[in-house]
Amino acid sequence: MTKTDHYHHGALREALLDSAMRAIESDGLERLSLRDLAGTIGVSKTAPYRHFASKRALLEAIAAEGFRLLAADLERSEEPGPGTADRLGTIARSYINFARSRPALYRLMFSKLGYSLESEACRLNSGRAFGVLVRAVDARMSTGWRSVENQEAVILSVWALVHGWAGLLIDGLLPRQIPAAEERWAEMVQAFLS
Amino acid sequence: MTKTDHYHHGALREALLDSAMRAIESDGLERLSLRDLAGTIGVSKTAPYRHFASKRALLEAIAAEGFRLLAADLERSEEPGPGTADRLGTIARSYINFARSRPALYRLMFSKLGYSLESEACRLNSGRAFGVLVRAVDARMSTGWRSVENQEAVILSVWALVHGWAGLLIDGLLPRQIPAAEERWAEMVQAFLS
DNA sequence: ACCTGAACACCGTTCAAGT
DNA sequence: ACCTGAACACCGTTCAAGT
Repeated sequence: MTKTDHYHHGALREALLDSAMRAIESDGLERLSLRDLAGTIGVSKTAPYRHFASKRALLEAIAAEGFRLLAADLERSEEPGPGTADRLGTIARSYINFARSRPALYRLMFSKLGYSLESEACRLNSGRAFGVLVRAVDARMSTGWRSVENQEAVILSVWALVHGWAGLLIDGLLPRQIPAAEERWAEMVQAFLS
Repeated sequence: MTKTDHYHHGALREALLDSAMRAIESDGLERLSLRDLAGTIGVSKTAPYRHFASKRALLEAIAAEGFRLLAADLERSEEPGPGTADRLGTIARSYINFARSRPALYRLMFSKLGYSLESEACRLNSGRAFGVLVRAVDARMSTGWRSVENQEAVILSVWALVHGWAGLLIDGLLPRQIPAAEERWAEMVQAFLS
């Protein structure tokens, strides 16, 4: 019995996570079927239950991976470099770019099926992402941007702003009255954050 | 054969819309079952198909109704009254309150299953809602708030802001690092919009 | 330790048939 | 004109059994 044996897949857990992530991104979360997934991988319909207690548990693991990726992206745009002058703007663009590059994953991460709140990995990594945002807002406010007593309001509102822009963009909600909004989002966010 | 006859329900279409809306709000969209709905109303599992071509068509009708309600709420807070001084703030609060009072409906309206884009009723009523926002931003900018050449950026960013706040609130995403954020959202939005 | 097959209780949807 | 019942092709999940 070898590692490539069909009976013992060997890395079924990883294969499931990988295939599920791909399937969600290409067909949407609501079309995801555990049985289908198993079939595609070449394993029985019930094999996934040896690695995940339920479909929901699989989705929680995927959400956790999403927050890890987001945190990594944001921390990367925090590093010193040519963009240091407008760090908040850079981070805002990173955030929205993440959502645009993985819209279905982003929706899953922030959909109140409660995926996020359950797992410790989600909490940890969303905390990391939030930390990047807090530092950027702090830095910007220390240069005199907005009134200091509103610090918490500014932090949450900046987050709401990028989260909202992400939603409008990935759900195709930009009104046609404003032409080319989808191409101009970066400058528009920038203008509003100035 | 009377109107209360079970065989001919009489107002099945309305009963379906009504029950579905209630079911979505109390159990979540992903739990909604057409068969269950029919059973609750007291009609056969396939009766809904005499009034809606598919589950999706039912959801589109509900989304349209949601946009009608939202537009009505926003237009009401546009009327002259004691709150005229800060009309943009009033409208922002109305918007977020709508989302908070009907979270599942709000999610459905703005979920990229494409419900919104299909129907003419959705387009019309989301246009009405957007119009209220545009007028409020216009009025505010005419008092010197922000630079005029960024008008479109301001309109879309204000929408993103309220849409984002709505999402953070109804999906329970407010970080615990900032205490009582759920109770203080109105003043925080206000502070950021000043 | 990991996977399968049959079985259970569900789905959305179609269609011929009923009233 | 409106509704039903049987049927089809799916689901997630459980569990005894296999290797």
